[in-house]
Parts: sequence; C-alpha cells; structure tokens
Amino acid sequence: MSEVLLPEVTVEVPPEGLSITEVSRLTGVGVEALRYYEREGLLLDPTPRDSGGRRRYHEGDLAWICGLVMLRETGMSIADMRRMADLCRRDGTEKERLELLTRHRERVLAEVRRTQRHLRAIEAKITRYEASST
Amino acid sequence: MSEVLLPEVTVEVPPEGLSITEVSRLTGVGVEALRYYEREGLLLDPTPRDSGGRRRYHEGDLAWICGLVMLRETGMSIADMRRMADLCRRDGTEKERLELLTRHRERVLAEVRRTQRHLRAIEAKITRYEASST
DNA sequence: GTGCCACCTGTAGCGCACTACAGGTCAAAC
DNA sequence: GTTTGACCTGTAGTGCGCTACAGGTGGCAC
Repeated sequence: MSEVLLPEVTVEVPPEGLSITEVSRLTGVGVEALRYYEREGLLLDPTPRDSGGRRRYHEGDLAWICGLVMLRETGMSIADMRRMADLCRRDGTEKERLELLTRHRERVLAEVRRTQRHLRAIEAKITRYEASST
Repeated sequence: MSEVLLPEVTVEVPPEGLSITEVSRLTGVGVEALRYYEREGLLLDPTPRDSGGRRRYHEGDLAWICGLVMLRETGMSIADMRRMADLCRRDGTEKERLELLTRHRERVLAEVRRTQRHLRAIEAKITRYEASST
C-alpha cells in the first residue's frame, strides 16, 4: 500500500524497512539531522535496528518524521517538537497535544500575516524600481 | 510632518533626531542589534553623532531601518541586507537592487506557499483532535 | 563636585539547529 | 581473506544573529 506522507512523499515501505539514507532522501532531512532528532527524543521510539545495529524505518516512523518536517518548516522549535513527542507517548494527553498544536497554528498564522504585510511593501518597492527603469 | 514607516510606526522626528533607545522602542529592534547593524554596514551611513558622540537618528535613518526590519522579518540574511545597502550607496545600481529584491520576493512567496500547505495539514490534525475530544 | 544615567567602544559569549569528524563495526563483493 | 562502503556512537565544531559584558565618557541634577 502506497501512502502520501508529505504531499510530495508517496512511497511503498518494504517489510524490512528503509535505511537512514533512504529516509533522508525521501524526507529531505539530512542523515545527521535524523540521528540528531532521535538523540533529542523527537521520535516516538528509538528507531529499531537490524542485526547489525543499523536503523530500519517503517511506515509509522516515516509518517511521524514527515509530521516533524511540517512542524519544523513552519518554525516549531526542537523543544516544542520534543514536548509533542513526549505527549504522544502517553495516553490521555490529547487535550495538551491539541493546545500545543493550536498555539503553534496561531503563531504561524500571525507570522504569515506579518510576512504578507511586509511583502506588499517590498512589492511596492519593486514596482517603483521597475517604473524607474523604463 | 508625521510619517508612516512600518505600518505601525508613525512618528514625528524632532530636528535634533532620536536617541538609539527611542529608535529601538519605535522599530522593535534592540539597542545592541541597532549598533550591530551599523557595525555590519547595514545602514547607508554611520549614524551621525551629537557633540558627546551619541547616535542621533533622523527620519531617513528611521525609514531605512524600518525597511531593514521588513527585509529581516521576511527572512533576508544579514549578508543580503548588506549587499542591498552597498548597492543603495552607489548610483546606477538600480537593476541589481531590483534583482536582489525580486529574488527575495520569490523566496518569500515560495516559503509562504509551503507554510500554508503545511498549515492545512496541521489544521487537519487539529480538527481530528477536536473531533475525538467530543 | 559628585552622583547618576544614558550612552559609547571593543570584545566575548550565547542559543539554536544542525554538521562534521574520529574511530569503529558489519556484511556483501571480489 | 581483504577490501569496500554504508552505517554506527560519541563528541566537537560551525554559522547565524544577536546579546552581554567591561570599562569608559559626557552632561545634567542636586
């Protein structure tokens, strides 16, 4: 079964899982960063290892990492992503997860609005330069 | 004459200029950051000093700093802001300024679009948590 | 004339999010 | 059996954008 993870990540994960390099390529997160995320407790569990001690990522791991990417790329801090992971490990924390996510959403929305305000000013400046160069 | 600089910054600058603390309060840029920007060559000229060697900001300085704030808050690097300042010091660089600004605009737009894509996914997650908590 | 305070310069330090080794293991390829 | 290469752990280093001193000056208030 193939699944959309990030909008652009659709992949069939084999039963033996994916290597760290494959996950890096699929998600755009660097290999070192993936190990760093794990060290920092951002993954739900330490990624399972094969007989040789190498990480093998399965579908759930990949989906979670794609979630991290979305949070990260919208500016959530490592600390808050860790908080989210901590909550998701425990039952009955749905309210807190919702709060964390909702606060994040508000911050992102505010940021987008500010950016668009600034963008209009920048575009006005561009228009003036274009006008003066004709 | 009172003037809008940042949308939220409308101020009558007295003839003797404003102190660094006043500019900091008006623009939201910290005092140390203002000095840092100057050191880094982000201002068009070194801010003029009074008899005691203190910075006195006039309307043009304030307007430029507000411009920096917009660029900065839309993610332009210090290096690119310096490039912009360097260009604005020289005549006949209008084409390059336009290019720099246009490239920045493209990057910001791409970033906003990506953020909004992620935001939709985050909102879907929020909706699911809200549904499950009823 | 002595506090006091806002400001100055110069330099060092910090927080964040990675990123880059060094030195080692394991399994398949030759 | 040795070479290769992807991976491992642990720790140190990096780049960015500030931020925080330390030590000093100038000017006004009392």
